[in-house]
Amino acid sequence: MTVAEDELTLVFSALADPTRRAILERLALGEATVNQLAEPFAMTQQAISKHLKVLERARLISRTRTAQSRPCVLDAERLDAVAGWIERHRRIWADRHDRLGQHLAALGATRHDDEGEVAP
Amino acid sequence: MTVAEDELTLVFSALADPTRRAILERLALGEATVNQLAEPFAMTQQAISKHLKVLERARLISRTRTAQSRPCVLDAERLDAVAGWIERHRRIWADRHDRLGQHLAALGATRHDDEGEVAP
DNA sequence: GGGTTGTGCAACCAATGGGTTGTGATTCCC
DNA sequence: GGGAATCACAACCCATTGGTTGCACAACCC
Repeated sequence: MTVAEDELTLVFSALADPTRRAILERLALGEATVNQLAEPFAMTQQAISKHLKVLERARLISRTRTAQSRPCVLDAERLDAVAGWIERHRRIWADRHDRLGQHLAALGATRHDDEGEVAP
Repeated sequence: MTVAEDELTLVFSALADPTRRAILERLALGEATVNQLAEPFAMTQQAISKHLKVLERARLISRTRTAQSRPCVLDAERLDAVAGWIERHRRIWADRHDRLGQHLAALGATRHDDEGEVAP
C-alpha cells in the first residue's frame, strides 16, 4: 500500500522540479522520445536525459527500447502511491483541525483547562 | 485553486525529506516547540530550525510567537493544494491509461494503423 | 542582577543537483 | 561502408542543501 519512506523521498524530489513536472505533463499526452521532450526547453538533450533518469528512478516513468529511440511513458501507479500519502495526511490534518475547532468552541462555552495537546 | 508553479516546487521539495515529513507527522498530533520537535532526531536543534524554516517557506506550517518559545502548527490548506495537483494528474494519467487500454483492445480486434499518438 | 532555557543567525564544510561540453555507441539511411 | 541521428556516459562548474559549531539575544527563574 503506502510507499516506503525512501521511495516517497524519490518521488517527491522528482516532482520538486518544474522541468520534470512539465515533462510529466507532456507525457500525459502520450509517449515521446527524448528529443521530442527536449524540444520545448532551452537546455541540452543531455540535461533532459538526466531529468528522465531521475523520473525513471522514482518510477514515475518507464522506458521501452524501440530501435534507436527510447520512448518514455508514464507510470501512473506511482502517482497513486504519493496520492495515498497526501490523502492520508490530509485527513489527519483535517481531523486535527476539526478537533481544534471543537476545542476552541468548547473553550468559548465553559471551562478551559485539560488541553490534551501534545505530550510526546 | 491550483497552486502556482514555484509554490509547487517549494512544497514538493519541502516534502522531499524524511526528517521534514517526520516533523509534519509529529505536528499532526498537535503543536510543538522546536526543542520538542528536535528531541527524537539525532541532530542539533539548529538543523531542525533550518528544516522548520523550509516548511514555513513552503507554508506547510506556521509559527506563533508565544513568550520565549515559538510553537509550530500545521497549515492544512497547503497540502490541499498539492493534493489538487496530484489528483488532477492522477485523473489525466488514468484516462490516458484507459485510452491506451482501449487502443490495445481495438488493436486486438481489427486494424492497426492510425495510432493517434503524440503529435506536438 | 545572574544563571538557565529556548531559539535564531552566521560561518563553515561536504555532498548533491542542475546545468554544460565533449565524446562514444547504436541504429537508420543511402 | 559512410554519414547522420538518437541517446547515454563522463568530467567538470557553480549554486544549493543538509549538517555542524559557535555565538548572540530574549525571556524566564531565583
